Amino acid sequence: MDKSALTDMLEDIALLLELKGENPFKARAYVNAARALDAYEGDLGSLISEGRLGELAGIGEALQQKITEWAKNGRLEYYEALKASVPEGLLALTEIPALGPKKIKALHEKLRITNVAELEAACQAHKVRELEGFGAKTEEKILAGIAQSREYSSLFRYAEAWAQAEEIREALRDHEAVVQLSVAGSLRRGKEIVKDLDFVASSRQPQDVMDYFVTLPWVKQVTGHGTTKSSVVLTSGIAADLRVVSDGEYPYALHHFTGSKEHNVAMRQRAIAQGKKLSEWGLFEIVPGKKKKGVEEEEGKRVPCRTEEGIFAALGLQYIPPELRENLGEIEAAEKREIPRLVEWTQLRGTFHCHTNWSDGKNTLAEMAGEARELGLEYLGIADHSKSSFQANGLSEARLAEQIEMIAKLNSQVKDFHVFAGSEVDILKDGRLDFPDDVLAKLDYVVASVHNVLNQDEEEMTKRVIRAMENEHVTMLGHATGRLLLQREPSKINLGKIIDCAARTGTWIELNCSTWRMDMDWRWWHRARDLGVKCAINPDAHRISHFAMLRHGVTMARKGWLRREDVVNTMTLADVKKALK
DNA sequence: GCCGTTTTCGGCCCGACTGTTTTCAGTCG
Repeated sequence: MDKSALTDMLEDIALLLELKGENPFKARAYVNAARALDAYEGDLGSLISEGRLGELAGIGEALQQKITEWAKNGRLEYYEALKASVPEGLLALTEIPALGPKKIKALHEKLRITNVAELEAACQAHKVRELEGFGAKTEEKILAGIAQSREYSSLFRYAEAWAQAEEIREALRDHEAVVQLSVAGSLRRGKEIVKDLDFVASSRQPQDVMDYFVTLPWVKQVTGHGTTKSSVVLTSGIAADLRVVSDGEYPYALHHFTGSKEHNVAMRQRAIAQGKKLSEWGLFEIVPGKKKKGVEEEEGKRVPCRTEEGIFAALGLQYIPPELRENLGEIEAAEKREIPRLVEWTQLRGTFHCHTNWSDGKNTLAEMAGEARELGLEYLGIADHSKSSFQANGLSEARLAEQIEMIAKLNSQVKDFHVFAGSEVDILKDGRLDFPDDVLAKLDYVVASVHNVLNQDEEEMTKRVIRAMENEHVTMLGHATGRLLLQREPSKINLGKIIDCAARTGTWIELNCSTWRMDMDWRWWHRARDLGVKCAINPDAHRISHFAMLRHGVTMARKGWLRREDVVNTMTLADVKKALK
């Protein structure tokens, strides 16, 4: 039973109905059903076969019948007919900002537009601005949206790339001819966005490994298939490269293909300055007398390094973790032996900023706490939305009070785990908070976040957030820029000033490690750290599976040069209690 | 299409913003 295939289909149906101009509430019913199925954690297969689907709120007779048909036949006639009645390319238009079902319908009916290419041409010919309800601005916005989605289409968010890389890595590891193996490239460096997956392996039978790689079940297309390098495109659309080298060459190849390019250039310059030459094939002593013209014959004996550590050591450097290899000061620091001991994900003892079904989360308070405890955490902060976040079912003062009470009750029942009662309070347009101070005072902690009016100018937004951070009840700032990776650009905000404010007021800054956010960006953390600003790694979990993101959050924190002592989640329960007093 | 009911019909989350209009529809979160 592929639940996500089912919910995807239901969501598609909703979109198609909207595009056809059907009753929007009918469309919403399909979305609601998809949500209900998504949230259901039991065995869906038996629920369907036993005819008990209707027990789920949001699924009535008609949907029960349709889902049952889909489960039985692997397809739904209603869906197929609906799809056939709408041009195939039309659905993709919903991805473009400023275009909703109504506008798409108009474009289709008035200009006979059926896909992105036709829409782009119509905008360029200024035909769109002439339609009623459209104008020059809309036309420009559509063109910009098309350009952006084109740019984004070959990029992937870290967590998604990581999950796929793990599958491939495990499959490759199982091959008997593979000796050493690692993910390399920007994924290994922990970049929040990656373009492709790189693997480096060592083997005595490279061809066998190559042949195996190009026939893995996730491979959609083979774009290169040689003895030492093969390239494929996976079914998800992401490209993957595998390099196979000898065991002796492995550390050099791993270092080279991990990059970054800038880091490698700096490393090679350093090698040259020391009379050596570094490449993907090895680190070599340059033998001056042996030079022949025109050909690279100056290299002499390879400096034997069994690991990456060995390569750094041979160049007089401390080991540089992959996350830091961006040529942003890591080589200088390694020379002075000042590479910090970076935080590790096993050092996390708890987290803050998680949601429950009291607002827009999928799991109950008890389920969230149970899962966190199961994962070995000692404490969990609950921070559901505040009342202004209508769309997220934000809590009123009264419901918040009720939740605080419920958390206290839960804590009284459990000994070796603690739940902190918090709130993700909206920062209103002018920087005021969504709850008055006396309400905030009753909470263990407060995450203050911007959720609406994201498009203020930099000065206004910066002032707004600083005003919120200056409130003594605000413990930390949530997702500082509001960016959604590959979907929404960050708000204009002066992070330098925000960091200064955090240092001044003792406000923590969140590293929101939701797949989509990774916000505040790793590029700012080194500076924040040096000013003594503390980091809270928060999954912004809306369901129990989201706790898995904590690990990736730590990768981003490492990329921001953060140590254990910079990350508040590494504190013991007792210390957190003290810090939140 | 679902749900609840003053039970077979009427409401379904709601407010802000944008770009279009000149009072509001569509989009978004």
